Amino acid sequence: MNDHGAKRIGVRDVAKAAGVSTATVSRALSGGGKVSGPLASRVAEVATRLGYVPNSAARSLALMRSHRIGAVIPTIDNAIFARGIDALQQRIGDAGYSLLIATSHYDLDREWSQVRSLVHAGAEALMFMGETRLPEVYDLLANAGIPYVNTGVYSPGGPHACVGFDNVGAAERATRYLLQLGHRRIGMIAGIQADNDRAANRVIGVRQTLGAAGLALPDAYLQERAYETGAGREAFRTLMSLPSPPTAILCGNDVLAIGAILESLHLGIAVPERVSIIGFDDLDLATHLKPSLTTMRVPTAEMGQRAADYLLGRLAGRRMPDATEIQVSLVVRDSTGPAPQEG
Amino acid sequence: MNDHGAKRIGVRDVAKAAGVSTATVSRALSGGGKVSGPLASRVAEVATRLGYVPNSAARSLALMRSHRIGAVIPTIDNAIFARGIDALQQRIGDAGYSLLIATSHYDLDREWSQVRSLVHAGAEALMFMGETRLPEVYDLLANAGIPYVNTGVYSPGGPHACVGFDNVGAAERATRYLLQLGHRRIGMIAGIQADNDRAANRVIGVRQTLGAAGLALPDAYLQERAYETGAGREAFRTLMSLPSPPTAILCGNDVLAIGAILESLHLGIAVPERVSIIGFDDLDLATHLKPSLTTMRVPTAEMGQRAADYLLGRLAGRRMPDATEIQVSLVVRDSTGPAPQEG
DNA sequence: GCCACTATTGTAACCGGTTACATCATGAAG
DNA sequence: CTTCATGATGTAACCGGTTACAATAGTGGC
Repeated sequence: MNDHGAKRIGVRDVAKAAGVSTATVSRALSGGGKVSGPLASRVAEVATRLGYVPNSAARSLALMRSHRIGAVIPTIDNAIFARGIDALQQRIGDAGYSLLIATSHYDLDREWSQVRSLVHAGAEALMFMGETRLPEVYDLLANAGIPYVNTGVYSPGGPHACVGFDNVGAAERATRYLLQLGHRRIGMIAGIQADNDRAANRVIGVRQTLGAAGLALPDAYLQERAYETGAGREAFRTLMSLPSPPTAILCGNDVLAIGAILESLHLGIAVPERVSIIGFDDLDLATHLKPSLTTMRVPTAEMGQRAADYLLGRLAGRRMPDATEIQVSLVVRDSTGPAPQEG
Repeated sequence: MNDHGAKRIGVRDVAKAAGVSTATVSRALSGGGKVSGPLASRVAEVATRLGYVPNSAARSLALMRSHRIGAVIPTIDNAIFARGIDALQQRIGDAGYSLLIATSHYDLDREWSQVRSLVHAGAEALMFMGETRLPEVYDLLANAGIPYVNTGVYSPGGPHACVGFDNVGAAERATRYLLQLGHRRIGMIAGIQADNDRAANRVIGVRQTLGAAGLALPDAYLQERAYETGAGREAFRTLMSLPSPPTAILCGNDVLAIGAILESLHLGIAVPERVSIIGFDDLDLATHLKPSLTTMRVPTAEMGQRAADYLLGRLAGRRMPDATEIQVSLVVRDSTGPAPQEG
């Protein structure tokens, strides 16, 4: 049955059928306890009998609340984003909000247009990944008074609310670990840095740490690749076929690291005996690989929850801390080991 | 700036500032060409200068259209669902619809409550995964006249619209392939069948094919596990430690198959020499594993697009085919081979 | 010059819940 | 018995775009 056929029934219909006023119907169904018990249940009964579904647009208009929160992520088709969104969705869902999703596919212009769509669609608050975006986006949100939070980054004192961690510092920690293991020729397979602050900051972290140790990250040692297992494989092959290949490779994310590990199997290169591999994110798969993957664990689900809490708090009119730090930790598994002796 | 401070500006404000009526503003901005060129652009200019963002609730109420489509999936945190949603989102986004997402976590009651939420939130159409759900769900949608489509299943002539493929038939094909390779002891690592028609139908397909070949699927050969790589590993270990282990294992999905392959590496069991493994879905990772995974390819992105097309068509008032079949194909890679000779 | 017709813009009703305010009933206190 | 407080319910204005209908101006034909 289409809308064309049956006329949708509204409060007025329910009111008439129950012999009460629209105000009573509204009050009875919103359950504020302003209606006497028996009447309230009679109204509720009539409403369900008629199959009454309140019109959300009218409700939103009258309340001046849409109860919708938007999320803009590069792509849903990626474990690490998906897990955070999943957590966010559950949290806001429990609070009576629904989730609007949009994807930018790592394109700032597309992101800008998606943000406009979400705002036009009535999103009351927004969640983002990272913090690099067109100034128009931030301007619009500021003008419209829409709370938002950047996740996966931690910039206390910055102009934007954030829930995440210091990507530079985390990459530094991972690099230091490799240095401690005695590695001196350290390569990196990074995500695409353009328009991606997280990928770029991880490169900076590696570079800084190597620099402080008197080492460098030569151009050939830095392979920048798209977020795909196949790209990780290809980058690993490239690095290992250099005249003087690295003895350790730090990957900007686990998808690339998984690609590197799998390619090591295909090439028959022993990990970690000949080369150590370290990832970033700690995807589920990291534990299960052989060798299992040493990686920087990012508690994505917690990040999604905290982001949700921040936005819900702001929407409830509460003052919220503008920067929330999420603890990342290095999970040492089997893909890293001491640097091989020069032979 | 919060809503509390600044009063949001509306058509009336823009109208006043531009010295025209609200009707003209509305017409100028919706671009129906009903307003003279110069006036239209002046209004548009004033609107942007004031930072006017139309109130979506008022718009929806007046138009009686929310331009929102909902999707209910088991979990976002899963490559195979995510890819379909990604495609759906893009398609409906291009058509001016936004996407509301809800997750059921494989719980029918939770699904039912999520559906109610989506309908209350104004979803004009819904996309589902599979077709097993509480009758209340279908009743509500029928009463409310909300179009919906089940994906991942193909039931022509059934009561529900669907975009997908025949899971029984696909599992049969995969099983026949193993039989052709000479396997007679064939085990299965299935997804949880309860409330999951796809998982259950794949088991049926395997069982039927084995039955037709005069073989059986003993209880011990059927391992039912949650959708997790670790569960796949554990199931593989269980199967291979049977007194008479299978020479081929068909997995209900690639996540389980990947677990099986990885566990074979850990146990040092040669694949496919000692045991063949076959998956279902063709995740990105399937190509990259060593050995690469033979699997049934499901074009999830296409499924999402077709589902979007169906819903958009229905919303546009068009009559749409109630069942769309998506072609699945067996992709033979390195994880399957001839049955080992009995020794 | 006048009429018919079209193009453009304005006025105000409408979409459907919500809620401020008014009304009325009940009961307790004086 | 009156008065006031409390609680329950009804009336109708309101939220902010949209659009039917009205009004007005402009154009071409006779």
